[in-house]
Amino acid sequence: VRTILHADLDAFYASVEQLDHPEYRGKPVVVGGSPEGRGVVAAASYEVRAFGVRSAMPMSRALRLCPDAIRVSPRFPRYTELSRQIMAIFRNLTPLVEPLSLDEAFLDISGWVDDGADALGIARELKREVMTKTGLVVSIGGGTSKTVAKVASDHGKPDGLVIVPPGGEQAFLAPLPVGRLFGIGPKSEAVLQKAGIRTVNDLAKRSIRDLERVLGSRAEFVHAMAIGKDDRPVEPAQERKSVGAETTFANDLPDGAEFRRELRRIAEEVARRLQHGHTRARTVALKLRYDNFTTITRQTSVRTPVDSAGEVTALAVGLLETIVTPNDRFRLLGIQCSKLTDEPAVQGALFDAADAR
DNA sequence: TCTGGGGTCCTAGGACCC
DNA sequence: TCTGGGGTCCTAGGACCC
Repeated sequence: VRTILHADLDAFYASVEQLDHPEYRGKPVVVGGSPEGRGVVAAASYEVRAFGVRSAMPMSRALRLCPDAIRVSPRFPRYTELSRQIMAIFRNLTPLVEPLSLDEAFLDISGWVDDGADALGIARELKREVMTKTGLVVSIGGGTSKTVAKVASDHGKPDGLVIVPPGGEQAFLAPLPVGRLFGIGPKSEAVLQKAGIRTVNDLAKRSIRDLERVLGSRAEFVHAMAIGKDDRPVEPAQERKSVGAETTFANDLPDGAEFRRELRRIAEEVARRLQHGHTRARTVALKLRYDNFTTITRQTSVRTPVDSAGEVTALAVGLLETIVTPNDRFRLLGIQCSKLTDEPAVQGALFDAADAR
């Protein structure tokens, strides 16, 4: 039987701001873009959550709920730096660390537990070390699978520490609403509700055949999760499959000089990151969101992978010109590169690059 | 109330090949 | 004149996660 921990920093970006700015401590802090720039909340301190402010909420609404909130623009380089420190603490315990984002990771500590260590003691020590070395609070959940560990860390927040003993999985999960399971979002929750399924226990009681009508091919996996079965391994090395950048404009923009400058800027950003990762892309996608919020993507693939701003811009402009009409106004513009490869560009590159221009 | 930005994975339809 | 089936690749859209 495995022992997996899920570690999750509490209100990460907001906590970092309170750490670096002592005057923000104990105060309502929201991290995110400005309301004028149509920003949303990326992180909310516990003080501001008391006002009903939540992640992903429009900043304009957050500031209406809590007019005294301190709004801070995100500082991703700083969050990345602290994330590296925290992941290093985890890796010092075991190489089996799978980061899910800057502030979250799974750790497989089965080896330590087999040798007689107890999960609770290890988790306490990790929490203490993260606090001592970074000043940040991490919540930890533990159990025999990723599902149980993740739900457990969420369960104890803030400053949580919940270890579910082997055999206790189903009892722990049963009373929870289905939306707490990984992969069950608002849409799935709504269709499950319609089928009379509200809790994880309701899920566990249904047959897979039954669930297939509602969840399609995901039924088997979701049912297994609900009864505490989940043998997905902790996988330390995850390779990136796409690189993209996008911008929402403060004001809707028609295609024109300013729009093309933004397109070039986004292409430069994507190209910079491709080059930094020593990778090239065979597919380039253009993403557009109209003023009415409908979103479309158009993609194209080339034989010879690209990694320069010029090539990416040319491909994106080619896509843009097949769809844009003079009356269109856009709120968002983005570029995604996929089909990544580390093949160097050779020979035929000359053709594709010439075609693109 | 007016909706970010970084990603992953899945599905469905069509082109194309044998 | 009408027309199979399997496989692969590509594109577009959407659900979901933090």
